[in-house]
Amino acid sequence: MTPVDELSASMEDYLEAIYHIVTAKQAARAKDIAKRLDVNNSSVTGALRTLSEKGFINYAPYDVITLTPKGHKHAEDVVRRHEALMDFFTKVLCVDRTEASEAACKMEHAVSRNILDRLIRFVEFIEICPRGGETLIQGFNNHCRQEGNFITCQDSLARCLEDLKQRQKDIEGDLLETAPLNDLRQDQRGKILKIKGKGGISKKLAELEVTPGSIVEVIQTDTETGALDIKVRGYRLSLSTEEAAKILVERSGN
Amino acid sequence: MTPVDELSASMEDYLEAIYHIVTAKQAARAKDIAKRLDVNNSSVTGALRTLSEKGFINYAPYDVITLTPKGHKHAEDVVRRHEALMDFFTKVLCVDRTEASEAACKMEHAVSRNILDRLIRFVEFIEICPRGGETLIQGFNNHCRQEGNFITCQDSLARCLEDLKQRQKDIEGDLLETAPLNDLRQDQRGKILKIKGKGGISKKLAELEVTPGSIVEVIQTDTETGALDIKVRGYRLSLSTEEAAKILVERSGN
DNA sequence: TAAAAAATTTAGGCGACCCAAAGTTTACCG
DNA sequence: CGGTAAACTTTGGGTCGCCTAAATTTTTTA
Repeated sequence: MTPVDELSASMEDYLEAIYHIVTAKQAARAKDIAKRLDVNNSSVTGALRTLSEKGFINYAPYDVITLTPKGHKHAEDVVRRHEALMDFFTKVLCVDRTEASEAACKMEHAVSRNILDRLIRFVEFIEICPRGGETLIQGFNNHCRQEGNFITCQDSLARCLEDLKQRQKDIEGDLLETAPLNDLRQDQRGKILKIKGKGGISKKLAELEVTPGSIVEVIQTDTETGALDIKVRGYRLSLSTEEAAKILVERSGN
Repeated sequence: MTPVDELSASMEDYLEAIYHIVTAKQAARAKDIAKRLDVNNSSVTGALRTLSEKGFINYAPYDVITLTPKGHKHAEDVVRRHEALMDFFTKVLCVDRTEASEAACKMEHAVSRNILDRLIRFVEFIEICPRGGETLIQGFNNHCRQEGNFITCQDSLARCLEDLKQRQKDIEGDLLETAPLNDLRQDQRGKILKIKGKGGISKKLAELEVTPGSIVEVIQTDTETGALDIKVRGYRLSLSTEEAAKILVERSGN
């Protein structure tokens, strides 16, 4: 038997599925899990027993299933690994979502803490770095497609220079000012400069190792309440306007 | 039972081990495989039987083990996946070799053809692209380390511009000329412009989907015979001077 | 060349998965 | 309140990958 706080790849899959179902609805039922993972109901029962024995879920026969705090934390971790791979595959390698998701599912169990962190930061970096961004990815795609009529290094360098100069022009003056996070619109990104206050959101972010320098992306904004869904260091978080106002960012030129 | 020409993750591990042992010595013995994979000798026998039944290895009890053509091809594929991940982790993410190797071992079985291809090309691209290369990786490392005293996007952009201008100066004139592959020294890289001839090496490279535009890296040169070990599209190949002379490349500014 | 040593295979077992089929429990409706 | 459909669990059986211990074959060496 594997140790109490470790999970096999397949148990992590179950936990992940439960996490998603619990997030969408209130509690999970065995049938949902079976359908999601495309396994037999009876396999689910066995998995639930194991997860329950190890303290990841609250489970009693015929009862609904919820995550324990420990289970929730672990599930978040798995999801984070999945999303990090997914982001890398789709945003950097430009692989289509279906294929990316499939590969991410199989690979997510093997990513170490350190590699996960580097990967998340790499995607961040490519998206935010002035020489990265869309044009870098375009260059990459061009590199992939080239069959004979490719461009030489020299030409490529010249193009890059043009691109960067253009960008410098765009930025000069106004685009890259300092702003509170709640000023950012959907899909905009920024680099955290400062997090005001001590408790509340500041503490929460510190726990997730979100510090000045981290890149934040706004996933969604609620036009009524002003609440924000953001993505930072691979985590998805929801912030109120007040919380977001405490986070000072440098807008990314995007 | 899995289909005849598919292998489970663990069988791929065995095949990979056999490939490495056969490459190093002439033929493999069960004991070498057991030691390499840190499994019991008897587990090896079972695996050998399976691999033999599926036609990946030549095997008879008490006899030495060699790869069939099919096995050789599949093994090369696994190794290529492993190396591609390894390269990405070490060269791009700057993860240390031990950790990278461990993760690559676990992930290599889940990489699809397409993602593998994109990944190999991405590492190539990052290394060869004028805005990529060492300074991009440096920038990434800087981004990872930043704890408070990070640089702003504006400064970062300015730095990149400086860097690219400097590079353009370096290149102007002589560094980036056209040369036959055998002119490249160890660790140099180049972009294939043309492959002369029809049969022999030209055909071999075409089979591996190595075309003009592909990036070649010289791994080792034999000073006596002039033979080259190269890496291209994730494959490691050995070429004679004559073969290498048929491949025209544009030197990379490295 | 015969025994000792080493390498290899066989036999049997275990744990982690999975499924199909059969048996329980729950929820809902007339 | 019973009946039934849906949801859930249990049972029994199979695969895969690994292990140990014992038997067998090959190699070494004296």
